[in-house]
Amino acid sequence: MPELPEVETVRRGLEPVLAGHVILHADVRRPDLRWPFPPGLAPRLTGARVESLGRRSKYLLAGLDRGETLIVHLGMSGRILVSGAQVGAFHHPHPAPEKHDHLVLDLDGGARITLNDARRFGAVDLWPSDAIGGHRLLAGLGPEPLGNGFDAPYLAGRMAGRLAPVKAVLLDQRIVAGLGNIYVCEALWRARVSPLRLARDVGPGEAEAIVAAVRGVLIDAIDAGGSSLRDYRRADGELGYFQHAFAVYGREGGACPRCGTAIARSVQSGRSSFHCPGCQS
DNA sequence: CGATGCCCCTGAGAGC
DNA sequence: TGCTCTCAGGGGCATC
Repeated sequence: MPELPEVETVRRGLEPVLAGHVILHADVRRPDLRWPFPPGLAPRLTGARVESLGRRSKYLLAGLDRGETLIVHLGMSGRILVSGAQVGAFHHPHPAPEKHDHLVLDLDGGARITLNDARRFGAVDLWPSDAIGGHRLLAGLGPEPLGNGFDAPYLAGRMAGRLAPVKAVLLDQRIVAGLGNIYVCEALWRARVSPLRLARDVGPGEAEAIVAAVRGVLIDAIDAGGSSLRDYRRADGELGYFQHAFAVYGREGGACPRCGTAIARSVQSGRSSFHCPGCQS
């Protein structure tokens, strides 16, 4: 599943295909993903013009001319593919429908957008654009990690007194919105802080290092087109390549690129953590 | 309130 | 080949 860099990469690939175009036909192939689709999804999309394509945390937000915004979350296995349009140097013909294609939008000009999500942890909703921040899935989100609201004093304040490991705090979308398992592991490695450390024991200098590392790793990953593991692909079907730059994620037993110590794997709140016991403390 | 587990679901890969 | 088991970019919700 896509974390912030993957969602941002999808957004950038999709924006020129969607923005300014009219949805001629919406094929809603099942009634729900994680939650039921909003009532009348197909008719509410049909004939609408997409005015903008934005992103908040891991949510894609397509602003429609009817005053509603289409909200899409990709969950763990969601993919969005474009066909029938010129994407970069390539022309993608419409492929045969695949298993787990749940929502298919045909646009004026011939492009087709297909949402595929095998595990169905994703979400689709429609909500009034002028109240988008009040949507139940968006209302509690913390600041964007690449925005001005995420800085060292803020993070230090949110970590103060907290008994949870620093990794759990960074994964908490109410504290900072858009990080997931990969980029938290990678950022903590860059900051030389162990994911096992309790948040209340992280000092101000380390908070500064974590903020810088989070920003740096997200920017590097976006520059690389995200990370392609398993399901994820860019909107144009190409693979991102940041996975080749992982220092620790998925590298248990491998040599730390900084000090050579073997990378360790642990389990925190049911998910794998990777860190270097040699240079992260 | 804060912390922790469970659960939703399918598919890929490993081991036998 | 086929079974069983583990694991996977998320996150809401119940429970202590």
